[in-house]
Amino acid sequence: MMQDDSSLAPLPASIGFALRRAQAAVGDDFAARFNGEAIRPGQFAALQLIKQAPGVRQSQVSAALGIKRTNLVPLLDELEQRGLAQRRPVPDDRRAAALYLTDAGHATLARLDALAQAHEARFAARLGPNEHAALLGLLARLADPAFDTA
Amino acid sequence: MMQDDSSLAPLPASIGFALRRAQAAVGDDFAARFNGEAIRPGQFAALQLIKQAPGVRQSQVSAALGIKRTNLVPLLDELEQRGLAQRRPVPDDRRAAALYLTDAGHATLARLDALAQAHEARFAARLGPNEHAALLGLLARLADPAFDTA
DNA sequence: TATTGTTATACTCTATAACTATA
DNA sequence: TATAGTTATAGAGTATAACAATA
Repeated sequence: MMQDDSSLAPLPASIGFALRRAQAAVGDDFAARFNGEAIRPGQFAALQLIKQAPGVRQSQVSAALGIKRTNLVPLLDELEQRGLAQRRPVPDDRRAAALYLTDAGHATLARLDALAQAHEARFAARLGPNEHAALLGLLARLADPAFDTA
Repeated sequence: MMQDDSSLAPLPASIGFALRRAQAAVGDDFAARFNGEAIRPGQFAALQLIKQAPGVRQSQVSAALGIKRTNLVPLLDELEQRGLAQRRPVPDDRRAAALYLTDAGHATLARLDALAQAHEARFAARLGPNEHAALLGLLARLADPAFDTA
């Protein structure tokens, strides 16, 4: 038997909790649309970044994505094993690896970009264009490193 | 030597990525303020919920927090072991467990609520009261289950 | 038959420390 | 000395399957 579920007033206005619930909804939609592609959000973002800046170094990608460079290693290993991206040596700095998409990577990313666009459009439509833009602006201000987190 | 870091234009406007970065910033501030309390966000939210609805069932709490009831079990085990919350039998339904705060739980939560208030105020101040409220409204609309995620 | 709480388990994401080879 | 990439490892958070007790 179904219990009355109206219960339980929401938690006191909390940015953290509101972000969590929103991200769950957005993440669920992402997963539903990318179902069958076997690409996770971090991998998709890495592919986008590499396409946009061919030859980018791993440390730049990890900084841009907000993940530790140590955790980027297996992510790239998988993209490389699947033939979507490549690591190439950098003549100027033999410690570094420069990242490039393969032809297959470009083709795959084109397909994924279409999925992502539909995903984004779903929520843009839900909010309307003005509020969609406003939301992105507000979220960027939350993440603005101009304020120290200490 | 520090590399020019201005590089790498941001990813194409993406709600998912913007949420991720915002949540990282907010989560970092939460962690900094709750440092030494050894309370994670989920535990804190559970304590708030139990205080607000004494006698609430585990399944209600897990639904309200958006976590599986299976994952609530160890979370509550820890709160109970630390003497902050209690599971009590429900006369009407001998399968269920009703949740209550202990006196220590109330005292601890009062202290934590003050920390959380300062945490929330930090970001409210960063946005201003109108935009803070607007953000909470927009995030709630993203999470609104009135739209199916399929 | 369905629900409540539980156990066991696995997968992903994240974090730290330590290593190598270069700079 | 510091940096780029790497390895190993540990900790959270989350997911599914299956079970006992009860409804």
